[in-house]
Amino acid sequence: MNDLDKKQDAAWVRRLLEWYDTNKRILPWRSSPTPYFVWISEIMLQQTQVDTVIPYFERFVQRFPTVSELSGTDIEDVLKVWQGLGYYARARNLHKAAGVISDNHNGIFPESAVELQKLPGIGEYTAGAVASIAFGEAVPAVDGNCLRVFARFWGISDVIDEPKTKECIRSRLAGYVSEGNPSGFNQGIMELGALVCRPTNPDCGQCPIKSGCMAYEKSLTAVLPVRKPKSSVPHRTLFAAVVWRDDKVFVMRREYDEMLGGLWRFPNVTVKPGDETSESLGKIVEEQISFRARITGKYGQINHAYTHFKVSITVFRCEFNEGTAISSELRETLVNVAWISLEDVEEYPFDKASLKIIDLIRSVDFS
DNA sequence: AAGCCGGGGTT
DNA sequence: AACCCAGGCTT
Repeated sequence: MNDLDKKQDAAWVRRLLEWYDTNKRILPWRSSPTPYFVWISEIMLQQTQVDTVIPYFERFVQRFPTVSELSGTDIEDVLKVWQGLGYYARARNLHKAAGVISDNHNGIFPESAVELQKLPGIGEYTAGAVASIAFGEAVPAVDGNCLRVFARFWGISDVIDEPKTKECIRSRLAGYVSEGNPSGFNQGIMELGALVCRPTNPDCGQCPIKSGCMAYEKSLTAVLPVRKPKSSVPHRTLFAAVVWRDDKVFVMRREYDEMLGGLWRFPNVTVKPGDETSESLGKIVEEQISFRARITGKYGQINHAYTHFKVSITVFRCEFNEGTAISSELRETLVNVAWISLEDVEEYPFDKASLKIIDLIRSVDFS
């Protein structure tokens, strides 16, 4: 059976397309699926749920309506709009890719999945999504939803995280992508995964393709897909210093090649278990801020969970020692440090943990 | 192939 | 608290 016969035979594809046409949600990037809108939305939707993305998308395209306006913007302004959305490499790659499109493609989007995947931040999934939704190319777009839907539909019990399993599903799916409506095909699968074929408690009664679904027929929706067990996340203890000089606090910007690159933070130090004394805070003064300060109090503690570890941060109040010179090494990195008042916080992109510290400062100083 | 990268919603 | 999410990049 060749691909054409397969597509004609696949009644589930027709039912999926009909279901999507009737049940799709109204979303900001669907009203006008221009390459730029589709691209921005697909990057934001990586590992991030629709409801979280909507307000960020609205703000982003209002602030940066076109590729050229995005490429002509300072990365720090892009990060500021991205603040709180997470996975900040996405914002840095978005900005980088906008530069590539402006400089190497005359400002015109590459139109094929193969060309799109050459841009920074665009992998196999996103290339397929943009190519199919914005340009009508009949290629699959295999994301987490899609893997779950077809592990169930085809009764695949191989571990879903394995690249081999993903490639098996992707190539098999390539034989079914609707030539007439690849956009509806891919979005229909993802919408089905989000609304009906959910991770837990799938609503099989409403599923347009339950007929022919292996998991539904054999009552395996609770077992499929099979996932690789995840390793536990370690816990770290940190001390942070909020150093005041008159009515301003000292902050520093992370390098772009480190975690949370480009985002601002307070000086901090990792504390080894059993060494949780305020002496550790002295190391911050010596090694990071390169000027003298003295501890004048303790604000309290905040907790934060990252992807691969958790932190507890004890926050100390400090005061700049007047009369001590700012060292030469600090002066050299002056673009990466600043004294700011709490009112100016809005102008700097901070990570979530730092924002929690700022909330803590405000609540303590207020009382 | 495995590890790294945020944050929020759901159960 | 564990699991999941419209993944991609680095090693």
